[in-house]
Amino acid sequence: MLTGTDLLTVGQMTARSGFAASALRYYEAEGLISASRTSGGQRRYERHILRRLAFIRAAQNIGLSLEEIKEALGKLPEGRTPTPADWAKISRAWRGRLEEEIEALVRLRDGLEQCIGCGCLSMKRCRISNPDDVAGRYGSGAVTLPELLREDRRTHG
Amino acid sequence: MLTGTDLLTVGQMTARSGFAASALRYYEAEGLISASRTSGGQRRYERHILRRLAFIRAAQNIGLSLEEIKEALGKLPEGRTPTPADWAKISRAWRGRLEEEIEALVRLRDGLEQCIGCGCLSMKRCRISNPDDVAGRYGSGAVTLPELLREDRRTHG
DNA sequence: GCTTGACCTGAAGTGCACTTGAACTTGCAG
DNA sequence: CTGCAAGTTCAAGTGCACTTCAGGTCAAGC
Repeated sequence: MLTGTDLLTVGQMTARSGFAASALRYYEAEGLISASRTSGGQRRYERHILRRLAFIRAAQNIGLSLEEIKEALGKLPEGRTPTPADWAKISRAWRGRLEEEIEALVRLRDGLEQCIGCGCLSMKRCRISNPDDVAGRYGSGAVTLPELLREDRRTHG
Repeated sequence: MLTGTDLLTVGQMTARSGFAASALRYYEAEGLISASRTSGGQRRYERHILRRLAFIRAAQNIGLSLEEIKEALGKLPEGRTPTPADWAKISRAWRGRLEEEIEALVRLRDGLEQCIGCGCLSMKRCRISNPDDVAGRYGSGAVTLPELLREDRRTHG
């Protein structure tokens, strides 16, 4: 199946990474991954690209945008194949991000407890949905509790 | 409540709800809220629409789509102004959803701990990014750990 | 050499949740 | 009655992360 070199075809990459071929092309166009070409113009991927894709998928799961992921990937060493330590280094920042997301959700859940307890869902008092007391301070569109969360969940205001 | 003058203008609604006027129009077009009109065709909102908007914002923070929110709102009683109990009832389902989201994030965080510990980020072994052992079972595009999470965070696969 | 499936490109389409723009009308203060 | 901020409609645009399509090319097994 595999000839002299250990370069991988698009088909092999889709099978091994779970990403669609169109996604791989997209990532290449966006500068997140790279590929060499055969004389006929077909893509051939080095094996370590799989690790890059693993990183991309993991980062997506944490909620990073492709732009952020690209930036993170840019911090990898240029000349050599990244070591496990390199990957660990750039992943370390994720922990804080995840912690924040978890905390925001927990606050939301606890606020919800209160709201369900009192049935208050209101612009004036509700802890999980109260833009009113923020509107004056930040202008319209601001949200009380889960600002962090909203940034993660919605594309733009 | 019988006075005709406590209807709110668009401007008052944007100020009190934090939603942009365009968003209010959009929600009306989508059937999430309603408004009466002046003889000249301008919108006038009843006060209880603010509560509906509070619900919408809260639900968005929990991660529901407008479609889901619309469905939830549809469960409110038709004839009368919803009571706190009505709101509490339809909010109750959120708790489970939030719990699931939190758990998914916690699993992700704990997986990340392991990955950082061993620096393994790999298609083959990494707990937070391993489509490989799923690919055969579900086909391409499937993701090991945070399926629930991915559904929440990405529009479609 | 032929066939066939894998692969190529560039442009356009998708889905959500809105926003923006253009061109026009209403409503209220002075 | 006038001026003008605030409101109206409909169409089109935005941003992300892709997917789909049309129309062609490549690589490998027979």
